[in-house]
Amino acid sequence: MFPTCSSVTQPIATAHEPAYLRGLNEPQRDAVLTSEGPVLVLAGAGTGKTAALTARLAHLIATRRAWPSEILAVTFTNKAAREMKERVGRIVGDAVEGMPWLGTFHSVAAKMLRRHAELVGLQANFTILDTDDQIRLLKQLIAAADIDEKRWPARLLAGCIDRWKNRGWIPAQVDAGESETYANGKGAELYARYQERLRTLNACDFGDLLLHMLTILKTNREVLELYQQRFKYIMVDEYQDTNQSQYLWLRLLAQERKNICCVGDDDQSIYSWRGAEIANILRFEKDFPGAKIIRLEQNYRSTPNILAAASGLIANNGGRLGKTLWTEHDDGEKVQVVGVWDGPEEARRIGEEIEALQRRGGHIADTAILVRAQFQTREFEDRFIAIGLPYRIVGGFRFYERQEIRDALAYLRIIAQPADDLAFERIVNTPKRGLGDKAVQKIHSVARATGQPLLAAAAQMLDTDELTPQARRALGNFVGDFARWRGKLNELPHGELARLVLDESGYTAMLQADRSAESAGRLENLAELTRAMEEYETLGAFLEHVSLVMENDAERDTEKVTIMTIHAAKGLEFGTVFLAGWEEGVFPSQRSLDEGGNSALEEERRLAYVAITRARHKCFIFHAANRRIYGQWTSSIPSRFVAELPDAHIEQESSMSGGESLWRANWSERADPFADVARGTTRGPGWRRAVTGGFERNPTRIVEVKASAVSLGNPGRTDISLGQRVFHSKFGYGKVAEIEGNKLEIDFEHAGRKRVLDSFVDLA
DNA sequence: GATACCTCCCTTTTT
DNA sequence: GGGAGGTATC
Repeated sequence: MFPTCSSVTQPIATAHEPAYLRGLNEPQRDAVLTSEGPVLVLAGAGTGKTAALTARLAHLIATRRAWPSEILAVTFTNKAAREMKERVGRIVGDAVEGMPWLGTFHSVAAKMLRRHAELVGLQANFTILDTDDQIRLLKQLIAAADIDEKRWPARLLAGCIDRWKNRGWIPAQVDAGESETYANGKGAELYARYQERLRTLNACDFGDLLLHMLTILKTNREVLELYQQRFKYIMVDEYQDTNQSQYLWLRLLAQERKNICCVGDDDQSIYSWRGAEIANILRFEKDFPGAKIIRLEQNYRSTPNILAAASGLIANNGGRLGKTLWTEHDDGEKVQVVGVWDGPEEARRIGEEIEALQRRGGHIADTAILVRAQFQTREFEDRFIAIGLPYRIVGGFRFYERQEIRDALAYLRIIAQPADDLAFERIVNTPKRGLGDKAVQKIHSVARATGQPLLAAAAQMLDTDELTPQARRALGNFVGDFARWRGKLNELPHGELARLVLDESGYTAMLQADRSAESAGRLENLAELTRAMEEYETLGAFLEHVSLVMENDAERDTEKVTIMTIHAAKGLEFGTVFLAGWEEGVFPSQRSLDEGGNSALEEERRLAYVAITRARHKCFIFHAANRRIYGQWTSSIPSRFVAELPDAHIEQESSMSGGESLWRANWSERADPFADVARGTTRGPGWRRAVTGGFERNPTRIVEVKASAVSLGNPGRTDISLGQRVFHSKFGYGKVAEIEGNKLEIDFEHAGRKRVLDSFVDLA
């Protein structure tokens, strides 16, 4: 009744065709029906990847190739996992509930690890630490090792450890060279101590979820075979984002049956900085001999102009697997490239475009402004508040990262797991109960001496006279509270219990007493937390949810413009997209380039590709000639990516008095317009308008300016001399006080002394 | 123990 | 420019 895998290349629609194949194109069907053996689905942006992936799952289940519980399906984000679950559920109904192994890498790994925790020295109820806990723990270890935390910040060490874990390295595998990256070679040793501490805390961090499982699979044959047998089929979403340890984990699991299907797009690999190895997808065929490669190239999202612009841009990257996106859509409008004077003007122009769109009846909820870095959002926020344009900024602080939520969770964690010392430290004196550093230190030393968790040591100290009477009394209440609360764990619904804990601990009272602006919001957040808890069976289940699913409750329904980073926009689409800040230094990010050279540049270019391909109908690209970065006005030149866009598919516009793209003129003057940029000089401020007025002299900076691409190869105008009266469209009339190549220092009659490019002034 | 100043540094971010 | 974190001071 169902097509078998031998019929895959002839996807002829028959009357018996299962519903899940309807509406799929040929390559998509191929991806669905090629169930056996390794398959790599190269899915370009907007090519119906999720549709194919979910149909494939449905196919495996509907044709009884596997029970839902025999399929491992991993994604990176909870959102992707949820979406897949929903869509599969729509096709196969309740069977999706039996898919315990559909989830994020981390949630699946955590689930496995809880079953085999003892093999790596943990108990099944281990705590999953967040970055905050991790940093606090590392700080302690750094101090204990007598390392100056100022010179060698805990964050740096956390970054190293994370990197090592991403690569699948246990402490013994960190070589001397890598170890050198922290505190002159102490890195590996601290990593080892950190792992020891985690074990005594019965805790692990995110990287450990995968690394521990990897260790278990490598060293324990029975466990490996158990999972190799169980998972008849493996599916991986966003394969280009996998790191080394995820890759090794997958390879071990797939070794036996080899039914692994990875979906991804090498052109959308934008997470190398958090360990993703684009090489994983590039060498798939080598890793899995006999792999079938299927390309999804028909794009259902964007207009040909948008696709052509994106394709032209990404063609500048080397070492791609290569795809040719095409679409049946009509041409649509060209990509509009707009040059503006400065950041505020960029925000103003985009605001106007959005208002115009609104007047034409467009939905602003279907509109997004995408930026390279979070700091760029501010300009838009300011502007949109001023004109009353509703917006939402995605990213920033997430619910579970807020201080009050973390505090509340710390209380709950101790109830669930009395050995959670990090949680203990966090709230032992929050709210203040007279247990300061001194007292905590004493508890620490007793705990260390007796090999107990802090809470147990504290309980023991109530009978000794090591603490001052008042500290002892406070600690007695504290310890007693927890004993009482834990006793109620099975009596009260845990949402109820949480409310009780917050009240009895004095936490609520502390916030109520706080007159600051945020305290009301914090109380609300706590109320929301206790409400959210009620949806979970047990306190443990809730805490697991919290540590793995740091969800961002975005209210997408309202009519608001979305402002977010390109990274955050991956996987989304909008009718109209504004890409802001396409300037050298900002995008591509100078910092990225400095650190990663050409491969970083290529990743930035992929990011640009992702950005453009978010748009369905209309895509604007903005670049400003001046931008304030870290409070300094900086002159900038358009991103090289602007020049890489194919002319036939873009339309240029400049609001600057220089008229026709002054920047492009600058490009053509030099064989390699980026030579200076590559040297990292774009950060040097071109000219500065001191906010409080007056131009500040700074010789070293002026030297930097000379090296910047704007001034080089541009001798300046010959019709301007010192003392000349000139007119500037923004600053009005003034007199030339100094000439430096093509830059002028002008005393403006109203605006004071400014530095401007000579091309922006007219003789008065 | 709380507040006030000072200094530093400034991507992207999921789990 | 500005947030965060640390130190100094009361």
